Amino acid sequence: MPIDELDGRLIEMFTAEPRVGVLEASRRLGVARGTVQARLDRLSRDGVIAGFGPEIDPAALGYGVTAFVTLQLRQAGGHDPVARRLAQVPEVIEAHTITGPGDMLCRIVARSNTDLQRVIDVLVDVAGVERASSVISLATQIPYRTLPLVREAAGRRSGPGQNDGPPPR
Amino acid sequence: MPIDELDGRLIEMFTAEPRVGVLEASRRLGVARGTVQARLDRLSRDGVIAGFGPEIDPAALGYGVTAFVTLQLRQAGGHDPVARRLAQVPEVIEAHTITGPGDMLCRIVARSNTDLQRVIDVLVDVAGVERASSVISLATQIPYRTLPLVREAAGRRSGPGQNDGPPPR
DNA sequence: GGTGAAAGGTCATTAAG
DNA sequence: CTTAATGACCTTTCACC
Repeated sequence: MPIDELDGRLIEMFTAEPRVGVLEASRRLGVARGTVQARLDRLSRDGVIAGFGPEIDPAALGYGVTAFVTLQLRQAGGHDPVARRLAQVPEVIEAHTITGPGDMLCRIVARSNTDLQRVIDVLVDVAGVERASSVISLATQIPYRTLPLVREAAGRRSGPGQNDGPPPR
Repeated sequence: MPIDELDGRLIEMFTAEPRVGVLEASRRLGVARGTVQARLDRLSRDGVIAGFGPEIDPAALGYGVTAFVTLQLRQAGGHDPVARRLAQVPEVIEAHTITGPGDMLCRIVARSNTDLQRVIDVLVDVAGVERASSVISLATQIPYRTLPLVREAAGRRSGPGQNDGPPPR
């Protein structure tokens, strides 16, 4: 149901070489151009492909320090007001409500360790935040990736016989 | 300052509407199209724009559960061998070496809470991993974003933010 | 600024579930 | 009968020189 093997190869190709156009992709995959377009449309419509925007590297912008901050919130007030305030801070790159002793997990970036202290202070000053404990990312062992997932998802076929022939070479 | 205000608006535009071409972008920004192309080339060369690949949503692929797992490793062996093994697991979306009591922080996804248990078991079974403690993401309050950072780096304000510190320039 | 080359749209046809 | 793939047409638009 989610995606089939052709979708997987399509995503793989566009991830590896975003510059290839629809026409070139159709040639390489051995399918019609309209097919590729239809697949891309469907993947976009279903939300599998969220977008084609440029991926920005915070480090290249000068924000070389990444940290993960776990916030404990005051019971009263809920998460949303805090999240709204966190959203005002550019250095907060991501925020999740989580299980466990912490209430929220934020990914933040900073220009330096000194700057990181400033950012953390900003978070602590946010109304509703009771405590913050942070860990610094020393190295990114595995950068954010989804390709293995795509291959996994494309490998499992929900129904029998979606494909009509041997894979083109 | 790695990027200027024009770069910022350029990135902003391509993030909002990746479909706009160089020509259309130059028209909207009121600059020559060669300028836009040169800027894009420079941003790509400098690594600010890492790529234009499609953004895949794991949830749309059926991996609706996200968790953050902190691993404690055995002192002997180091991080890299563990990272290499983690990289073999498709559900491991990201991995960082971190400071603090934990040694590595991984972002993982799973098809369900039951499936999550399976994935965690896989991680614990990785040679060199001593302990794993995980928190589940209940809600994504702030999805991964870089635009506010771009605006900040470009010297612009993103909104009614609490910005202290000396303004650049 | 001009030009070759795609993208994007529509359509009729064919095949398969 | 509904969905999908295909090849063909077309016009607009872009990227490169």
